[in-house]
Amino acid sequence: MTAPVQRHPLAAQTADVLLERVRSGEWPLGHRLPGETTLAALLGVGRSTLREAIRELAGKGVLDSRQGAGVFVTALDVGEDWNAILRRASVISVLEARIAIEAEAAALAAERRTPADLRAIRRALAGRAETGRDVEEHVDADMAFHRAVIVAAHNEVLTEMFDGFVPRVRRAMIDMLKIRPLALPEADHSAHEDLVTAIADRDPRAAGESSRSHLTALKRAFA
Amino acid sequence: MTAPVQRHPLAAQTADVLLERVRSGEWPLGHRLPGETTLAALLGVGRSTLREAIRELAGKGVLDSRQGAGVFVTALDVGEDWNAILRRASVISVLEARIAIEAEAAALAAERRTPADLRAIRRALAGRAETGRDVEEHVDADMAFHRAVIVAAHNEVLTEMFDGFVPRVRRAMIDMLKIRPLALPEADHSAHEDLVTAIADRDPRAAGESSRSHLTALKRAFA
DNA sequence: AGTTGTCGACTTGTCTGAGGAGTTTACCGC
DNA sequence: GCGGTAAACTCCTCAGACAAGTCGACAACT
Repeated sequence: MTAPVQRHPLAAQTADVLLERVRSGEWPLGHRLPGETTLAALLGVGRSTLREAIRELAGKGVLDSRQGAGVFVTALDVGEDWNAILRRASVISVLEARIAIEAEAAALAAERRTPADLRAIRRALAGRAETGRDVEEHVDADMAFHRAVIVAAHNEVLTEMFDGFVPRVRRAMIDMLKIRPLALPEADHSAHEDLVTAIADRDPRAAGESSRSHLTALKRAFA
Repeated sequence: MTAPVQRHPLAAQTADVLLERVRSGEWPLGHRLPGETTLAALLGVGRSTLREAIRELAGKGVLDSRQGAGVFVTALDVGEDWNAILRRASVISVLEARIAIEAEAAALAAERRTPADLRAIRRALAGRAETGRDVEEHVDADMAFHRAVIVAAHNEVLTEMFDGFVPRVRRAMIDMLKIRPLALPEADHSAHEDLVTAIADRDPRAAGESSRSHLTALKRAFA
């Protein structure tokens, strides 16, 4: 399975080879790679091609080239490309991850919410209710509401994760709603109100369950 | 301010300009950029320089070039450094996020586990029980067990998230256990056995609760 | 001896020009 | 209108040349 077809351009293949060698420890962290002309001849590619491969890895933070000095290893592995993972993952997978963090965040929000958090959540809920038939506008307002809940959990990691999901989920929800609009907008709205009530009442269990059941219903719409 | 002591090479400057334009919405998500020759002339740089800039952004996941078709925008912003976020986040925050995804994953694993998954989980549990007094060894075996559970959920996003947590949590757990060893190793082990039993019985609720209560106890040890 | 200045070898940076390979589009015959 | 072909367009790769920067060796000076 090492040869998924030579669909990859030569420069990309070269970048893969280079990354593999870096990862294998052939050139230790901070060490200098052979010169471009040498390395190009060694790999059997042109210098421009090799340079593009180096650039690609430089963009990923693995290599760093300094004019006159050489190319140096700055990391032994590529920092995972979060966007790429989400892009190729199924919507269902992303939604499941969203359920996980959002249910937990809702419970934490019920414990930690400040009066200011609560005001922000209620404002977002009102904004959600005001949206009209425009699908994009509605989805954006919905996302803003859910984000307000997560912010109230006062956990930076959960917030960052949610922000990472937004672009992917937003696109999918817009496409889905354009094809199949909500059957019961009122029920959808009251589910959100229940969540706000649980958070206002400082009831972590109810908040978590409310969030979970709501999102699970959403997940079913995609299945 | 950020007046870089080191002058950026032209290709890096070009990459910055391109990223700025993408961010400003000049070329929307999924849209095609002007051709290389056009764009190079427009920016006042040579083609190879522009190509290296494109490669750099391609490495960051912002652009994607397809031979014969053109260069396309695949993300409006560069994926934030996940590791950096985790590094500055508190251990408690990371643990809460871990609880979120792991409880969800445990429930999903109870539904989706294959016989092979179950065998792998049991093998990891046995390996966990065999470890001796060496703290690092024990933590690594523990992580391997928890990862086996998450893999059984068959959700790539959840797995990747857990892998992102591992370095941070591993370090913290090792430091903690060296200062304050587990009071009741037997209770800890039986909690893990309960989780395996729930997954084997295909009981999502029990699996989720077992995972949650176990990790919540761990979280309290850090508070 | 220690310091400084200069030179030269080597490195990456940039540009140009030429084809090759793949994709898209427009045109033509039907 | 429809299908197939060809042209135009795109990125891909290579080769060569020169500029610009870095570093070490070595001579000159203090």
